[in-house]
Amino acid sequence: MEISKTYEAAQIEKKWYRFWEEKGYFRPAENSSKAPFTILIPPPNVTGILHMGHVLNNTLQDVVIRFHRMLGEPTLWLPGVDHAGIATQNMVEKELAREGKTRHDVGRERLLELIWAWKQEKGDRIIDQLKLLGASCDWGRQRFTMDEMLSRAVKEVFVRLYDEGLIYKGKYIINWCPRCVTALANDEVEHEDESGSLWYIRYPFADGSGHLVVATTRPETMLGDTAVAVNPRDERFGGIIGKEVALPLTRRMIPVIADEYVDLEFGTGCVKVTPAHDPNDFEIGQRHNLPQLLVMDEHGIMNSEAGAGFDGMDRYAAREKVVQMLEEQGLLEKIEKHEHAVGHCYRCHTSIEPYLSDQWFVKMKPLAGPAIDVVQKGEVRFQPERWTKVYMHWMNNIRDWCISRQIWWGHRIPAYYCENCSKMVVAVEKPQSCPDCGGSFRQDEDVLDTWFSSWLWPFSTMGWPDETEDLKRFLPTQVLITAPEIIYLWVARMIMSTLHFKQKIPFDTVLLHGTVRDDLGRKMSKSLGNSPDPIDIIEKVGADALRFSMVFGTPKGADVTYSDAILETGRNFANKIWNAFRFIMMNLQEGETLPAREDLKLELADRWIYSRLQETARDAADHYQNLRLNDAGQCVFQFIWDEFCSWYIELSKDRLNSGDPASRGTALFILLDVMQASMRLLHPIMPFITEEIWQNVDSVFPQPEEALIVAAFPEPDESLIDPNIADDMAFMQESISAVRNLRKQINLSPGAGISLSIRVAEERQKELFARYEAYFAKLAKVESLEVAPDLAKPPASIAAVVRNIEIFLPLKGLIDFEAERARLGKQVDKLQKELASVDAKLNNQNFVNNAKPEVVENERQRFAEINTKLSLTKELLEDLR
RNA sequence: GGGUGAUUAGCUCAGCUGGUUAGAGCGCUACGUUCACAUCGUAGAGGUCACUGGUUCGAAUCCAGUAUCACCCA
Repeated sequence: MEISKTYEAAQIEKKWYRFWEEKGYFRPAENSSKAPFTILIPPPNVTGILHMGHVLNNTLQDVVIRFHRMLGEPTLWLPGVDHAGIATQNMVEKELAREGKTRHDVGRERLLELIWAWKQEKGDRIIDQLKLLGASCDWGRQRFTMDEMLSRAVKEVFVRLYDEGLIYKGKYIINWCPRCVTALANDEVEHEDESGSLWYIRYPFADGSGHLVVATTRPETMLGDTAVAVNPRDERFGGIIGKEVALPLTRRMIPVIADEYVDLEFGTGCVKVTPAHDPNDFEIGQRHNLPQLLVMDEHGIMNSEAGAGFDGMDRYAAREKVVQMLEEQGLLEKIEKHEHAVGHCYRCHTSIEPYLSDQWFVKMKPLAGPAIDVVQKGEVRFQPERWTKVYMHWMNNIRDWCISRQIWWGHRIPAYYCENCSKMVVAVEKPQSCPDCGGSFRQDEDVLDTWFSSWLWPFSTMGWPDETEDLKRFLPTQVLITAPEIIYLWVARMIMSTLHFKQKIPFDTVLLHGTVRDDLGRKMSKSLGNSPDPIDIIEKVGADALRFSMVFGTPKGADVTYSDAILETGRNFANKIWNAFRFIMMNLQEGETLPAREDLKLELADRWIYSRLQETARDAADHYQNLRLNDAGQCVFQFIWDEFCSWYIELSKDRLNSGDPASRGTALFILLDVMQASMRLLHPIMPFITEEIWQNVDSVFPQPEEALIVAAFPEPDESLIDPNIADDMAFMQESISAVRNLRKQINLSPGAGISLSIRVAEERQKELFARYEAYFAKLAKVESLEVAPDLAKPPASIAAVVRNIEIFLPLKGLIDFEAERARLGKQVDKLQKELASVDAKLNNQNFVNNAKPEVVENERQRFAEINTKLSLTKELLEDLR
């Protein structure tokens, strides 16, 4: 059998993905007695292309889903994409802009046609990329938020909430992006600290009795001021409340009012109030019944209310002009540098404008209550647990959700207005005619926030409002795996909607993972250009290597620092596994029959590797189950590399070449068996290479299943876990390492054979060494081994102490006494320190009385062991003096 | 301003309910192309667990404070 010397991922990965998909393994198994296991994908944007964040997120999901599939549970990983309202519309508008057109030139109908065409042609690219990563989603159930099925759910939900009084329309100050010309939800605004200025402006009193000074970061909004506020507790300003000031640059008189909101410490203690352009001022305005004066339009351009001199001017130009005019009129007292947070549109990064407009809202308080309960009761759990606090904090301070967006791509709000009498009707279908006047209806122009469709994901994807089989079978789902940034945007809202409409939790566990950062610790972003293309990586090293590297370096809930260097871990591991496999297959003869399991002649190494395999299977299952995927990866990695490859395979070599067919057969059987079992353990993380190897092993060492992806995850057989075997083997390993160390002391060439004398302390040890002399021959090039309890130290030799035995390496030439003394001296120092610390504990009555008995017993044993080792080492050192 | 978290080897990070000889990967040093693998092997160096107090027989681990950094929210 020809097997290439290095692992080539590309072809192998394509082959197996196609195989899995064609065989339908991604679909949940139908005839299982076990409860289903379901994961909802956090739907990526239809415009999205795979980035490292997706790689992390989807790798984790795939690992979990594959593990559960191997447990024999019917697994469903439900995939889909969302329509990403603003982002998608922007893509197409950009294309239009290249032809010098705007969406208004082509009209609503045509724009939607263009977007659908774009979606058919270029959308969903990320789905193909997820397949390259190995994602085992049930693609037959792939959903899109704008699909008929999901759109129906959106409309239904809107109408129901409206009927329940939980959706309302109102004037409100909202975050507005003047470039996208739409409202943004609070969480679509990104706050960034900017260094700006604080302008101190004089507002003269109307009665000519001087002026007061207000401080503002946005002087242009003064044109919309309708009051000045001070804190009623502020003794400085007691006399001026109720007076009027003449608003500069305008002819308006505005009152000085008292409001608790005003911060005594900040600025001058006097605040200009602009209810139509600042959220806090909006609230002050409500309390004091102030007029709301809009001085800007939806593009951030000043309007006629701002005054003739400003009409038609951009907000920033207006700011300069306001400042300049104030200065000319001597009304500008001073300018200070000021650091403050400025909101930006999360799509286009334009500074957002607080803006007063008609919007639709969801009343959140009534929905939040039950969603708080289920988390408090532990029905829904966040992992890591600390995110529970974050969730609770938000839920307890929840605000109404602005769900209307002034764009065209999305679910159009199912509210209809009579053209004749303006009557409004909210309904799933457009009413034929107005029940009041018989007039015809036109639909609300706005569409819904994309999250208004995503928050229904747990049931809209399963066919709600119909009572479908899928809903009965898969809701509630089990684990949701996502990033903490969208706890509010998405996770919390899904909990609320699912409880409200299905009276069920959407999932019981939420695993929040970290962010992928570059090696300088920066978030990966397009603008920094520090985000590699995962597809390039997959082409270079394979999806398995990428997946393993990500999982290996990512503890539960932590950020991942990615650099190309981490890929080597996965790539090298894949290569290591590949070569272990290659070694086994090369040693297998054409048509060779293997012994039956019950005829195996097991020796120490065999029992040991089986014992370790059971422990590894147990630990790995535990880690996968607890979503500690890095630990799962770590423990399988360690087993395969450090135990199976470094020890078991090495020790098998002589047996494979020996004339003893029983020994050879046993070794071969176990090599194949451990190999196939290891592939099962690793499959969730590295699905491709493991399937390839497992299938190959299967052809000579038949397995009950037809494919690894649906093969059983190994059940640990506790009867094979034997601490005595482990201890004997560890003893051999320690001894072999000690010999290797001795060899290194005198720079023996690796090929040179040696003879060795070992002074043992127990008869049992003598047997052990005699029986497994071959291990020393193979792994330490020991050509002759003399073992006895009362063995005399060979005259010219260097020595090592392992546990309670002494190992002597006789030298042909002269010993470097100096070096040997230094080495042993260092040993003695180290042992003495250790012994002293244990001794101190044992002499401490408090310790002996208070510590758990097994801890004390353990210390006693350690004392004995260290003491023995120390005195033996001391003797050796004495000998050299 | 409010909240949450981080600080352990040169680098990136583990260390879950307090008792370990404090670990891993990469990097580093020495030697090595022995017939699975140099994407490798063997041996090794490297840490006052940010700082200061406290609780405890015992603290990297629990508590408080300080410093630095990060993220989220206003």
